[in-house]
Amino acid sequence: MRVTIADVARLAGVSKATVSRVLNGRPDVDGATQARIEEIMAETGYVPSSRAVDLARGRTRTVGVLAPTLRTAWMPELLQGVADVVEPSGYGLLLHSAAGGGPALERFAASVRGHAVDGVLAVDPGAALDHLRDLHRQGLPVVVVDTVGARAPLPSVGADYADGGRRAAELLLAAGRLRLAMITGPAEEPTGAACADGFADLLTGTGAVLRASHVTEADGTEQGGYDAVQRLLRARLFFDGLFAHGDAMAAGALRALQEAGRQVPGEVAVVGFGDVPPAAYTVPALTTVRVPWEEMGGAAARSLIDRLRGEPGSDEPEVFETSLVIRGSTPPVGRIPGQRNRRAARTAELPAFRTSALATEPVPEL
Amino acid sequence: MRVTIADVARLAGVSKATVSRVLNGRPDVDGATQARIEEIMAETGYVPSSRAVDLARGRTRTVGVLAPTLRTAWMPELLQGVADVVEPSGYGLLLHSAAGGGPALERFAASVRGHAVDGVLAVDPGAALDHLRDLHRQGLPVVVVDTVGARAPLPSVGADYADGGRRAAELLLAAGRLRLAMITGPAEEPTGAACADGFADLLTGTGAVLRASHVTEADGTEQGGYDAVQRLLRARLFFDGLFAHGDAMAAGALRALQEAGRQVPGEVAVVGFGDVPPAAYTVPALTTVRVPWEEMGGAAARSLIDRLRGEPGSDEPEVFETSLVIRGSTPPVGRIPGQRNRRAARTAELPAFRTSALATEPVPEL
DNA sequence: CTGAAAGCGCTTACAG
DNA sequence: CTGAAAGCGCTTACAG
Repeated sequence: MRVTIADVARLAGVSKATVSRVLNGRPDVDGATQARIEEIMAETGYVPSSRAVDLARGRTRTVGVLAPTLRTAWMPELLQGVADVVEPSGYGLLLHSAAGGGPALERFAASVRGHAVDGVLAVDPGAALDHLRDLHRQGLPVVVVDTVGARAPLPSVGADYADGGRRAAELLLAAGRLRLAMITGPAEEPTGAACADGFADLLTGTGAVLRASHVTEADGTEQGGYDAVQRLLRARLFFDGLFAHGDAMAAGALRALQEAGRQVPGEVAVVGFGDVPPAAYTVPALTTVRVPWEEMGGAAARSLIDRLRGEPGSDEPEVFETSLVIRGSTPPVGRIPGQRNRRAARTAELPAFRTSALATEPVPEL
Repeated sequence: MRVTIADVARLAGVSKATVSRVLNGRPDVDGATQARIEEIMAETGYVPSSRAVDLARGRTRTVGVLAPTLRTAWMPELLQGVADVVEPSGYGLLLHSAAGGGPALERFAASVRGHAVDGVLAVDPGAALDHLRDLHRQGLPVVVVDTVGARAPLPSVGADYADGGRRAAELLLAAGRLRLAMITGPAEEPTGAACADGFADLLTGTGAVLRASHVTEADGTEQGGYDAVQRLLRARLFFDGLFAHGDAMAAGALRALQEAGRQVPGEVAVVGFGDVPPAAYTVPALTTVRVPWEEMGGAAARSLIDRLRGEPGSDEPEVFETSLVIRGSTPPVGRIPGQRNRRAARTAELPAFRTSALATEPVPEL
C-alpha cells in the first residue's frame, strides 16, 4: 500500500501538520523532530502525492504548452528551450498539439478551464488567440511565442523580422549584388511583410534594386521555392541575389538554380531565413538569417514562470535579434554587422543532426 | 469565484452525488433531473476541477513522456505520433526531457513516484532503463520506444533495423554495385550492429563484397560522415556503393565525395538510414532507409493507453518494417529482386506489421 | 514548536 | 432514481 503523510505522522509520533511543515521546509520545526521525520520518510520511501498537493494548494505547478503542430523544423530547438527552463523551475510541461483542429483546441480549453495548468505558453496561436486573450483577461498567466511576426495583444516573445530582412539585404549588397529577387511566404504570415519591409528599407539609396516583377509568393515549402525560381527564370528575369523568407523555399530555390545551370553563389547569391537544421545540408550550404529559436522558447518560459511566481513581468513584447549565418550560398565577404563568426558557423553552430540520442550522461540512483 | 460541484448541486436542488453522476454519464439518472443539471452547468460555465477529480479517482489521466533530448531530427515526427494518439484518448502528455542529466532524471522519478502520471512512454531510455524496469515491476504501465536497436526488457516498439540493412544492400546490388563501404555509428548504439548484420547477411552469396577495411566508424554527425569518407579515400580504397547508418553521416559523406570530385550516384551510390527531414535537401537528395517514426510513436502511445485501460497488451516488442525511399543518391533501378517475397514472408511473423510501399519522394517541410 | 480541525472539490459505496 | 457520508492525501489558519 502507498505510504501517506498519515503513515509518516503515525510512525514519527507527530501530527500530519508537522510532517507537512517538514515537507515544505518551514523553519519553525524542532531540529530533532525534523530529523526523525526525515528519517522515517527516507525509510518508508515516502513521496507526497502530487494530486493531493495540487488540490490542497489550488495549483498544479504545471504549465500548458500549446503548439499548432510539432512538425516544424524549429520546434525541437524551441521546445528544448522551453523545457530547459520549465523543468528545473520545478514545473511540469503539459504538451498540447493543436494539430487535430477544433477538437484539439477544445481539449486544450477544457484542460485550462479545469485548472490542469497554472499558465499557458502558446506558440503561434493563430485562431486560438482570442481565446487566449480571454483567459489572460480572466487572470490566467499567458505568454505567446511568435515565430511568424504576428503581434499578439498579450505578453509575447518574438524576433526582429524586419531586422532580419535588413541583414539579408546588407549581405547581398556587401557581395556586390545589385539586381535582387525575393520569394515571400504565404501572404497570411506577417513575417513576410516585416522581412520585406526591412529588406526594401535597407536597399533604398543604394544602387541595388528589387523590382515588383522580381518578387514572387510561394507556400513556404521546398517545392514552392523551386517553382518560384522557375517562374522567375521562365520570365527571363535577371537577378544575381535572392532572398527567400524561409529556409525550405531557399532550399528549393537552390535546386531550381542548379537544374538551370546557374552557379550559386557565383551567378546568384542566395539567402534564406530561419536557420533550421536542414539549411546546413544543402549544397552549397545555405547562408541564412538565424532566428534564435531556443532562446525565444527559454525567454517565453522564464517570463511565464516569473508571472506564476507573482513577479510582475513586462507587457512589452520581448524581441530577439536575428543574426547572419554565412555558409556557401553567398560569396565570401568582409565583416558585416551582426554576422556570426564563419568558422564557428561551420563547426560549433552546425545543428546537431543526429539520428540517435543514446544518453551519455551519468545517471544517478533513481 | 470558481463554480464548484456544490454550487451546481445547490442551484439544481440536488445532491453533489447526482451532479457527479451526470458528469460521468451514468445512465441511472432521471431524464428531467439530468436536463436541469446540464442546463445549470451550461449557464454557470461549470467545469470540473481536474485536480479534485484526479485525487478522488486516484489517477491523473496523464502519461509521462521521457526523452533524452528533444533535439533530434526525428523527434517532431515521433512526438506528433504520440500526441495524435494520447490527446484524442483524453489523456494529457507530460513531457520530460532528460537533457539536464541527473537532476532531470530525478525530477522525472519524483513525478512518477508522486503519481503525477498514470504511465510512462520512454524514448531511448538508455541508463534510465533499470529504473523503468523497477517501475514496471511495481505495476506502472511503461512502454519503450527504441530508435537505436536497444532491446528493452519491457513492452516496446522498435523497427526492424536488420531488415533495413538488408534493404540497403539489396538496393546497392540492384544498382550493380559490387565493392561496398559502410559507415557505422558509435559502437554503443546497437542499431549499427543490426544494420550491419542485415547488410552483410544479404551480401553473402552475391558477387558483392564488403571488406573489413571498408568499414569505418563515425560519431553519427555530418562532420563524422565527412571525415569517414575522407579516411576511406585517403587510404585509396575503391568503392562504388556506400551505406551509412544515419542520414547525417550520409549527408557528410556526400559532401566529402563531392569535394573529392566523385560523382554521386554515377561513381558512388549512397544510401542513408532514418529518413529524417534534412535527407531530402542534400544534393543529390539522399536515398535512405525510412524508419516510420510517427507510426512508432503512435503505436507506443496506443499500447500504453491500452494498458492504462486495463487491456492486456503483448509483452512482445512491436517491430515496424523499414522501407526504402529512393531519391537521387542512388541510380534509378527497376524492381528490387526479392522485395515483394520478403515482405510477404515477414507479414506472417511480425505482430503489428505496417509498411509503406516503396515510397516516392516525400519532401518534408522545413 | 505543535496539534486538531476544516477545507480543497470531487467520487463512491451504502442505504433507501 | 437519489442523498448523506466518508474518503482521496494533502495544506493552512487557528489555538495553545
